[in-house]
Order: sequence, then C-alpha cells, then structure tokens
Amino acid sequence: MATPFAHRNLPRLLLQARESVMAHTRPSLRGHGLSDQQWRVLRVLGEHGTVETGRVAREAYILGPSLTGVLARMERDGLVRRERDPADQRRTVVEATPKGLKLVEKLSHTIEAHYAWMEKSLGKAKLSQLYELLDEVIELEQP
Amino acid sequence: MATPFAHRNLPRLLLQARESVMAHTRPSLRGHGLSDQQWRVLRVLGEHGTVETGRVAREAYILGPSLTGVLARMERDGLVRRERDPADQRRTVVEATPKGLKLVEKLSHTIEAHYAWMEKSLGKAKLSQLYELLDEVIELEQP
DNA sequence: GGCAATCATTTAACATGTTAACTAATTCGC
DNA sequence: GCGAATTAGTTAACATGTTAAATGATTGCC
Repeated sequence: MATPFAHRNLPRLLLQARESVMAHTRPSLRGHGLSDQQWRVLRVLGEHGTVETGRVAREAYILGPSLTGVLARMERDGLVRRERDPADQRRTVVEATPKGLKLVEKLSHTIEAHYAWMEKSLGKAKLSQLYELLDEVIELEQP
Repeated sequence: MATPFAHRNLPRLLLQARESVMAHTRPSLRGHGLSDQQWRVLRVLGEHGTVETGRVAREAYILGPSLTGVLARMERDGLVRRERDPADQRRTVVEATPKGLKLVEKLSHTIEAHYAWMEKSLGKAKLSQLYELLDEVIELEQP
C-alpha cells in the first residue's frame, strides 16, 4: 500500500531548518527564562519602544489570542508593562520594563554572534542566497 | 532605545516560508477534516503500512506526548487503528484504516499537483537549490 | 446627536508543543 | 534466573496555536 512521493517534503524541511537554527540560540533564551515567543516580543519592543499590541502581533508573527497570553505571562514576570492607549481606548500599548530591556541588550549580542558563526560555517553567499529564495517562496501568490 | 539588528531574521523567514507553502495545501486538508499533524501521520502510514509509534513520531516530526493525543483523536475519527506489538509489549503499532488510506490516496494527488505548481512558479532549478541549502542548514553542527 | 458598521482586543474551546515524571515491559550482567 | 539499567509509551502541567464568538470603543453616515 506504499504511496510514493516523488518530491522532497518542503514544509518539513523548512521546519527542520528552523529547528536547526534555533537550536543554537534557544539555550541562551532558556537560560534567561524566555520562550521563543517572548524573545520575539522583546525584540520588537527593543526595536520600536512603545508599541500597540496589534503591531507586536504582526512583527513577532504571533496570532492575537496567543499574544494575549504571552503578554500576560511577560507582565507577570516583570518583562513588560501594558496600558490602554489614552487616545484610542480600543488599543493596548506595550513597552519593555528596564529588566526586559536589559535582556534585549544582553541577548542581542548572543544572537549577533550566532549569525556571525552561521555566516562563517555556511558562507555569506549561501546565506544571502537562502534569504532570497525564502523571500521568493513567501511572495508566491495564493492560487 | 532602538537596538539595531544588522541581519535578517532567519527563523522568522523559515516560519513564514513554511506558512506560505502550507497555505496552498491546508484548505484541502481542512476540507477533509485533517490537521497538519494528522496529515503527516497519514502520509507516513501510507508510505510504510503498519508502523510502530516511535517511528511515526520520528518521520512525522511530532514529539511523543503530542503524538499520543493526535493518534487518539485519529482513532476516534476512524482514520487509524492501534494495537500493542505482540512481539514486544512495550511497543504500539499503528496502521491506517481503509477510510484513512482513501484520504491518503486522494490528498496525495492534491499535494503532487501543488508541487508541480510550485516547480512551475518558482522554477525547478531554484527549488532544488532551496532543498540543498536547507539540507546544509540542517546539517550545521551544534557548537 | 444617534445608530449601524467597523475595529482592537479578549474569551472560550479545543489541538498541539514541551519538559519532567511515571508506568510497564524488556534487556543485560552477574 | 534475578534484579538493576534501559526502553517505549503515557500522564501531568503548563505554554502556545487556531478558529469562532463576544466585548468595548470608535467611526461614519443620516
């Protein structure tokens, strides 16, 4: 009853590649008590300061309902602060606390070092080639 | 307080690329009531027939504890059957039911068509280039 | 001004991911 | 043969993903 698949399994390859990349940085994140998602959020806040949660969701690639929980736990852990936007009470804005910012600062160096290592092992050319191909895949339109 | 990141965000790109690829096939899966994970399991069973769950976990890239639930729901929905391996009572072996196999048959065509479409839009050369690069990323050793 | 449509976020319900602890069966060394 | 390691799978506890529905606030039109 074997059903042959002529091609590679692209979604699986992308998943594995992602895991392989994250395997290098994840220990540092966990060492500071951060989940992948919490780090993505902190990174956005580090780049943009005070941000409305909708934008955080988009840039950290986290769906709204997930983000609600992630931010609640980050607030519980003293990493971020939330408050309603006075100008538009529908919106909630978030910012990193000093403790959160300190983590961004520290981990940024780790991440940068990781990229440097990756450029060296894979080669700068192949890395940017990979970026380009991924961009093209992402741009493929929905049929 | 902006912290500059000189590089692209590779894990995010890989995640987005995966979503972009899956966006094409997911509607077909959902149309037949399957989750991504259930499809991965069925695909393994379609290729190998009766398989022990450990191997399913490895090939479908699902962790043991997740697989326990996935298989329970698939059994509930009449897609697979589970039983203990008589030769080694620690092991559990799974096989697809006729209903499950019919789904594999039907969806395989859909997936093949999707790959054909992708080869056409992206180009065969770029696709295999992408495969190679992903393989290399996956092979990067843990420092 | 007032009400329908729209918008931002949250809640709810369920599936999956993740790590550690647990159970049951098998293997290995003696 | 027997008891300590090892192995396969599950349970437990919590975090996240996913879709639909609900809540509250704002906008736009009349």
